[in-house]
Amino acid sequence: MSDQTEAEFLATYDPTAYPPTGITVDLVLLTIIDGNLSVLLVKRAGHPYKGKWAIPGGFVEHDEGLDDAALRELQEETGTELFSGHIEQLGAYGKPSRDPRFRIVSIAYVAFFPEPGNPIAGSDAAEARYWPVDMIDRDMLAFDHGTIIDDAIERARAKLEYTTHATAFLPYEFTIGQLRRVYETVWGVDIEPANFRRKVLSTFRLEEAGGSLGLGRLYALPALTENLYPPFYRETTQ
Amino acid sequence: MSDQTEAEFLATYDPTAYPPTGITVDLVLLTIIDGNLSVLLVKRAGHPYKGKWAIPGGFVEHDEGLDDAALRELQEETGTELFSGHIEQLGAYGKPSRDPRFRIVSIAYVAFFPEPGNPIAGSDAAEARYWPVDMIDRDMLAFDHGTIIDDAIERARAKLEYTTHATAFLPYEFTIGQLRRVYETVWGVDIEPANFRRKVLSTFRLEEAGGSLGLGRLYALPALTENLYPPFYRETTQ
DNA sequence: ATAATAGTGTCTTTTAGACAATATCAC
DNA sequence: GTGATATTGTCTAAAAGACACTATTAT
Repeated sequence: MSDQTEAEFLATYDPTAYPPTGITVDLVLLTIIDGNLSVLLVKRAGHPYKGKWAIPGGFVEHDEGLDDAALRELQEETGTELFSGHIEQLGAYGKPSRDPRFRIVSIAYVAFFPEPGNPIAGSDAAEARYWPVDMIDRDMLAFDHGTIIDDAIERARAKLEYTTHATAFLPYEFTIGQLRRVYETVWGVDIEPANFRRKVLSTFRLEEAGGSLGLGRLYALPALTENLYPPFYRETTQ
Repeated sequence: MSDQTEAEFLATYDPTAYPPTGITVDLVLLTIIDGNLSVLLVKRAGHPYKGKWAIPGGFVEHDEGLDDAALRELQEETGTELFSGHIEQLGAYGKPSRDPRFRIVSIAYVAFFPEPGNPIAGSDAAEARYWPVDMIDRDMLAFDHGTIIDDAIERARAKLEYTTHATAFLPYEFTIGQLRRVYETVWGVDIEPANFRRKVLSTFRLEEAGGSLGLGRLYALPALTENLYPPFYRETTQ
């Protein structure tokens, strides 16, 4: 049995003979609120981990793709019909003991998006709020969500280095100063404005949006306009 | 139902009421053979996709972590007790239609390791061989394995840029020239030997192993020796 | 000895970073 | 006007890249 191929295994596999396994998607929703990188957490109303905070998520429907489930959850949690941000798959978390009730494998996603107008995300009666990541203590979190959040933040920091996804934290039109503050917030560093400006203008291929906000001129990522409409922007595989 | 929280959902969720979902791990085993980046494929003996080639994989045992399942499969496929290479999680693939029989979510892993002595990996009766990635046609592959392989190669190319995992394609001791050829093979470019040497010596923190191979001196990654023993090297989460 | 690769030296180009100076806007 | 931020300019330091040259080894 241990050295048979997948083909042989599948041919003889009886799904109903195995204990059930659940598949969920969990979302690390990252945004910058008042200059703090923040993540949306939902307070658990029931056991297990009653009273602890969890990242939002839910089961994947039986005929639903993983990305589709993540986008559905995203819409439910942020209450936005049109999501103007970036979402990508973070990874699968499947330690057998991660849920005390039965085996659940979670596919985690991480999303970046602009500061939401309403402080509390849509959703329902359960308490939900954005937490600055610096204020989150591992003991307050349910399941392995501390690990998932840590991985998501690390992913975010890495992605800003070699993509233009920092713009996902901002509205479609933004100033170079706003973009610099995104980097400073996520990376926790100070960046020299003059050098940052030159670097961004030479690598991001921004187009001038015409107007200005405060002191700075407004720019936009050309590609972003194409991603305003469902099925949104995806770089992950289903 | 669509706006209840995960907590509420789980509390009322009856696992047996849903159609079964299978969890597999699939492995993209990458190595360099005769100067070609190659991937291990297994010819499928049964339906579906009978006669097509698939990456090796298998079901995750019910009490087994994802990484553990991947390492078990790795050992079965490569036949090595001690794996001297690098393995990391690639991502989850869960399009509902990806397996025609029933819903299977696959957690894909990608591994880099030195050219194996025996051309055909251990395993069993099924035909298995390493294919140069340039010779792989999408039509010869089963399931969505073409997509998974493409993603794995992209991951490999990206990882060489900002990690030392290129050394995973080589034995513990290697020359700078061998390491350069890894980069040239995976990236499909020519690299200037003099500049490459300086770059690697200034960033990899290699230690001289003492001997020489052919023309070049032998070097080794200091950290690698710690990773010779189970549970091997892991950077992925469970 | 010859050919091929390893390794060193040196120069040029590019990029990153520090910092002064000016411009513009909110108040 | 004052203070803060944006923007441009300029200089220095570091990194990347091109390429000549020497050293070593397999044949």
